[in-house]
Amino acid sequence: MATIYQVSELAGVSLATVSRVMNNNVKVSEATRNKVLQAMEQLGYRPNSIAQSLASSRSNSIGILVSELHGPFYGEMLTGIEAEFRAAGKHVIIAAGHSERATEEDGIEFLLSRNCDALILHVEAVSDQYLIGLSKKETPFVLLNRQVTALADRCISLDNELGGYLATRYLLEQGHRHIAYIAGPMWKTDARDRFHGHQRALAGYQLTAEDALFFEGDFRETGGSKGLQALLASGRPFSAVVCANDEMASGALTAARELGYEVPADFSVMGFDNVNFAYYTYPKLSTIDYPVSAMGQMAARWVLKQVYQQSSINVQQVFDPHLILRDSVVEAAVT
Amino acid sequence: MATIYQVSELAGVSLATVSRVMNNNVKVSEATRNKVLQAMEQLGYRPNSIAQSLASSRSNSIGILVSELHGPFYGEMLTGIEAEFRAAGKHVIIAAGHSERATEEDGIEFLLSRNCDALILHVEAVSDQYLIGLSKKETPFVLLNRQVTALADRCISLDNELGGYLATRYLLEQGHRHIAYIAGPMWKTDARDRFHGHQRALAGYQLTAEDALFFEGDFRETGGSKGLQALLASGRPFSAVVCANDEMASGALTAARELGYEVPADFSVMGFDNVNFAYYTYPKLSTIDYPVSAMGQMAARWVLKQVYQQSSINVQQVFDPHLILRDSVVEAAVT
DNA sequence: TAGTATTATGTAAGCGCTTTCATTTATAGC
DNA sequence: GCTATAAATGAAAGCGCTTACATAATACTA
Repeated sequence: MATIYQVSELAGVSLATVSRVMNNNVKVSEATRNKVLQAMEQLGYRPNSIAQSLASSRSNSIGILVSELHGPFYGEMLTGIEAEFRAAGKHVIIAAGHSERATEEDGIEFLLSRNCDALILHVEAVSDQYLIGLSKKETPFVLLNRQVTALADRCISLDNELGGYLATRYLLEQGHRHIAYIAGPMWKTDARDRFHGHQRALAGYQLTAEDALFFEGDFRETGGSKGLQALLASGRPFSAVVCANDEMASGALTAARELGYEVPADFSVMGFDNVNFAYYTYPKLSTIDYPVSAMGQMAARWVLKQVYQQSSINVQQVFDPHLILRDSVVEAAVT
Repeated sequence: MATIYQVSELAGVSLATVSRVMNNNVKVSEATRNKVLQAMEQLGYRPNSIAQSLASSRSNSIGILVSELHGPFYGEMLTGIEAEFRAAGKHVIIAAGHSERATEEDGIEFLLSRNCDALILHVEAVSDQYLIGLSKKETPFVLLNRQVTALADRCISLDNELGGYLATRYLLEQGHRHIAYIAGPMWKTDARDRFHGHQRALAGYQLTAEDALFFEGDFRETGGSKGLQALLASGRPFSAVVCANDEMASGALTAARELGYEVPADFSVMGFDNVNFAYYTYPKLSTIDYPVSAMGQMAARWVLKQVYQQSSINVQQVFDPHLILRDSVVEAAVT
């Protein structure tokens, strides 16, 4: 591989000049610039990004930590992030945290040791305290899908409360009055927020959530099926069930069918997230759209703006969810 | 951030010694090693991987090019790859090729310019010729899900023909004799191979594929629904349809329902890939498992073995698909 | 046209490591 | 105790760039 030195020799200029035409930040006369460009061309020169990084102490790489690399959710997120950075000539280094504290911290260490210019973190298990500590160090980071008050300016998140509200309000508008709820693990902020939205919507109709119609699931399919069984077993009638995510909604759908119920004839089911397979379920899931790809993109922009000084970029930090109407929710039967 | 120099000072040894204890490749006496370790600890020293790379001309990073970052397929693949490399202290740089020639070549250029030690490529649009040319350059690469005869030792792939065979043979064993086929784009090798397997299975029963029962789809959901409509419109009776991937199978399922048919009562549907959502369709899709995560892992191992000299590692280059039986296929009704 | 302000280019010192080669220190043999 | 050999450590030259600073070339002013 040709080095900058050989280019400079062939072009008959100094190293520094070659560097300057590459980086395009200092004026170089047209004539020399052309000589250099031609020499580069001729040698098939490609700058060594490692050397560039070392000399400039900027690695042009951004570390991404997500819980998983598979699954419908993170893929979308990564897509948004990669596209944005690729266009900017930055590259992403990816690690998975598996929602476990130790693995997440490890992953962050790993990325840090890779000299990332910035980090985009989708972490669930790590404590707020840890993140605040991390914010004292020199590597900037932005948090996706997490709200830490002390770090508000680095958070990009969805208004989960609003999502929960929208889901339930729609059900109420459709005439449902007995609405069951299958929640996510309540230690997770998003699970709690979604449920709070649900409560607020109910309150708007002078209703309150009933204990018998509440089930705390695990955000996974089995949580949804178990939840539905429990709800049914409670004996409390309901005409709709809102699930705190699509996985659980899908589980509920399957369980319903297996127990001889028909959705939406016997009761409606509402999901949350609008993951790719929500479209493939039967009936197709009505749900709340989580603009995860756009949010990933925005996280990337945050980095471009804050770390790479692209000041013209606008960053939106809070995103609004919205309703996706498909087939799993219908009007309540008149009583 | 502390540098190796400060560590050496604090420990009262030379740079070289510190480097040696870090890399653990040259003998250092217990006593000095401990002094160094302690100094590192005390300074919170973390080696600068960029500097290491520059000095050793190994970046410890592997470039991954996949078609998409989202979607059920690539996520699994990346999971397998990342896990393996992370454990080995290597990191992955990811780019998306979007199944377009220019973007794929671009992505490869991009990764190359990032000084990757090796590349793992899942490319579809780039020509064999291009890849052969690439193999002449110094950066080694391995191909996932693609067979190039001249590059056989760098290919990790699924026996698609066998998968196609297994799918149809099972249907035949279940008594089906009129089997429709919705193929992928026939310019793609995997689509062709799967179809050839289908033909071989038929041949085993003295049957041949009928033109009227063949439809060339696009590997996407709509291809499946269009395909099913076309098949139905042909008037040729069939009791089963095999789809060259799960997306199309899902489209077929939806179309069937919308046209008033019931799967599997009216006809069986077989998918291919066993993507995550195959489990969420209704009825749950019988399909052919594509061990994509394992194959990703194996690609990573190939790199570890060939590039990082971990000679004890075993690499499997061809993977076998196998049947996943769920609800969308049943025995043929007796005639 | 000399003198000064600009602009273009060159020089060289790092960036934080690895690694070769030279040197010092320990170990063994007699 | 002295030399021969092996083991541990140090000195220093890069790796391929960027960038502050110095210098040379050019443009502008009066």
